[in-house]
Amino acid sequence: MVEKIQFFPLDATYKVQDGKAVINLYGRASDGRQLSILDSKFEPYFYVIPKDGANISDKLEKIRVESEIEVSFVTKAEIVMKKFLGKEVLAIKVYTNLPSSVPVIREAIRQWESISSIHEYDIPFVRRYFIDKNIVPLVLHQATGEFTSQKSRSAVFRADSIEQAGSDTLHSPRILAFDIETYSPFDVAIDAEKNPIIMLSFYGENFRKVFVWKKFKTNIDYIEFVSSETELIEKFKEVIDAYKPDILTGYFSDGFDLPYIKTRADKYKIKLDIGLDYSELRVKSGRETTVAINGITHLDVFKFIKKVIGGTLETYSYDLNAVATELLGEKKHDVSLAELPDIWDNSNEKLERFCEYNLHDSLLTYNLAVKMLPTIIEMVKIVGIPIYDVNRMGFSQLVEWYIMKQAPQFNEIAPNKPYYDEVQQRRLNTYQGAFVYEPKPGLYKDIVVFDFRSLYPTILGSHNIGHDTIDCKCCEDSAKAAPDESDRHWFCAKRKGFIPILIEDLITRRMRIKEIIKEEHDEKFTFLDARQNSLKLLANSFYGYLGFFGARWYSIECARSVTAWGRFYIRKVIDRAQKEGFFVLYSDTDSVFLTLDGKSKNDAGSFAESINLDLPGLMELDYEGFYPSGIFVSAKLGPFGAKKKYALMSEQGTLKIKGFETVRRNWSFIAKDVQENVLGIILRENDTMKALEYVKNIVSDLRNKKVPIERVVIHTQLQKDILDYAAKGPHVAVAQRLKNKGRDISPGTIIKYVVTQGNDIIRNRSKLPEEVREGDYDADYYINNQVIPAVERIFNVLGYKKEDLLETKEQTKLEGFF
DNA sequence: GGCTCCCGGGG
DNA sequence: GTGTACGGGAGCC
Repeated sequence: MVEKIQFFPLDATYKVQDGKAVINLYGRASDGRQLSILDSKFEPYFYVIPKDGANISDKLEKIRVESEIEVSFVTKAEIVMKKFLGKEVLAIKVYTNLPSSVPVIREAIRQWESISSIHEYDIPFVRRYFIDKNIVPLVLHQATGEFTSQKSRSAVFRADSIEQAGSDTLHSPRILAFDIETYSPFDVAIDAEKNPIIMLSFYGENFRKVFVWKKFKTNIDYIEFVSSETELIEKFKEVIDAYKPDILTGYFSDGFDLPYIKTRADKYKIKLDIGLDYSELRVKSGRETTVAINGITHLDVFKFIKKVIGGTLETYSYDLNAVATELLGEKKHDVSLAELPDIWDNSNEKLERFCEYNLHDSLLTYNLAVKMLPTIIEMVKIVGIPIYDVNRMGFSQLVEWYIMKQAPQFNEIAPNKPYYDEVQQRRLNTYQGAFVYEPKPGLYKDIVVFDFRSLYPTILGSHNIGHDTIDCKCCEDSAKAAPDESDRHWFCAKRKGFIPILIEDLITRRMRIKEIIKEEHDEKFTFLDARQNSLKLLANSFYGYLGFFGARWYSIECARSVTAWGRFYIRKVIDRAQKEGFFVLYSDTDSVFLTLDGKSKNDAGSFAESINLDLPGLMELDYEGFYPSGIFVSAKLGPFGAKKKYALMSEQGTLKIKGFETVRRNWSFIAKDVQENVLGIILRENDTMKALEYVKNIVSDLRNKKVPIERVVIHTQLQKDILDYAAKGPHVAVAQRLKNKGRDISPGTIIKYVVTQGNDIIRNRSKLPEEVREGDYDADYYINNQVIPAVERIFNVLGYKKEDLLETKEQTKLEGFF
């Protein structure tokens, strides 16, 4: 019976049936069921551009390659008019019997004299399907066809046609988060072959569970005892089968949890056939391991956060604790995992806390997935490929697939990926980057900051920079307009290029959304905000993509022109500001820091307005903010200011700190604290003497041993095996002693140490915090190597030297300072 | 100062 | 799966 069903596609696979590829689209039906939709009406193909329009279709149609496993042949060769980098070309669209035939046929015809080039032979079949059929994952679609019986965990529907059905989006997919704990001694590398999984937790909507295979007394209802590790793995399968998630999520589950589970399952010969089609979970190891399940989207939140939003986070580390703290305001439970193996062996009664810890990690992962979802969904909708892929792509890939998705609508054939030699060649191409106006170190008042809104994207659009517009015959006259004398290129003034159209579309879509957000601040805000942010992230990545050696649409000339125009505009702003009597303090790439120098904030406003009158297209100089005070610090001890080392205070009194190494873990707490407090006193209270006194007090506290040991602990990670260190720093020496005591120390271990008093060299005086009694730290070391370096440059700017910081109230001359 | 190596995350 | 990886800091000469 032919019927229509509506569903939200999540992902797809294909399989070969009766010598033909059948797409299996997985999705959630609008009535809530999980669905598999079969579509056998899509054929694999690629493009050939013949030399001088030679008609080789007949010859192509005869190609047939036989191997032991399968036969590859061309089913059809159509002549089509396409464009390649803007130029009209005659091309042949070559259809093959199977997706896997494409590379085979391509190889067979590669050397043909009559062929100029071959294209789009390396597009994964499923992705080709999403692009060509214009299916946007997560958006409501309608399929016409009929249900069929087939072995599957979901209903199966054979479709004759599929089309989009409005703009409804699957905003609340069913998410299931999970996490495992393993028996892993902390001082050796994690070994899945050797050590079992001992706990497994799940967290979902109205669902929480921890499985553990040792018993103990507990009142916690979500803990369930199982008899063995094999039963625990069976539970893993059962829970997923029963919960029916759209998304299974973990934290670093691509690299850890799922491969680990797979290794253990293999050991016991348990089939992890959790795919909706009963296929097994697929672990693909390579440079980066990935794990996929047919019909269930595996989301590794860690990977998404690191690749896509990491740049916007404060945190330096992407471990679950740091990320959850920043994004959710919640930490991991504080248990000592290093003790778990011993507790597992000897003290069952202490396992309850670890089960709670295990569940909490799943909870954090779940909440992170929910928090990331709007951004992920919008990225998926913009780029047009499934969550699974978006999750694993970096920016250049996202840009590339966005262009790939748009290309057919412009009738463009995609350029090929560069071969090894070409990549090597491209890597050598460097070019001049942004303009930086170095600040003179100092304390400044009344700072106004302007920046160009999306500088590089707007330059790309406004100057029509692209492969199909560069050095066009029709606009040779405008060559003199190029801002860079050494590298003069011009761009067509008559017709808009492919890349500029795409980028202006992204920019204007974003502007429209921002307008809507301004007007109606409703429940849609989260999604609209995520969408404008995704559009921004994507637009900002185009310039980098053009200069990226692996790009299909690579153009070093275009990338160079973008930075050249960038330098041109920022210099123009600087010149005009100086002419109008502002003091230019600092400028980098797209921003300018001025001081009012007697002028008013209004003057600054009208300055920006006048600049904007002269800017082309979508370019715009924005007022970023006003800061009553700010300090610019020298990065090196010399006459030059640091590029990006400054702190600003807003009118509300909050500090904006850039470039100070406050967050590095190899600084002690005391040093980090002192730095922050000094900046605060100077900028908020404008009281240098108070800051000076504050530092002197800390110095004297250190001398008088009033500082608790925990505040002088230094953390350093061991990067390699102890024996491999040529230069034995303090952390290496401490690690060596730990090893001598019988602890197996391996690379990656974080060594905590305190430098204690004595006359020996530093590494011999570095001890574990627990070995050090209160007051036994080396005050001079912490004063001279931690606290003073953290604030020295700040005080240099204010005209004080190191010596001034060290003078205490009691003593004006210092003994033993060298 | 450049070039190479290795790590990240997870337990 | 019609594929393939990155970027930054530390260490080394």
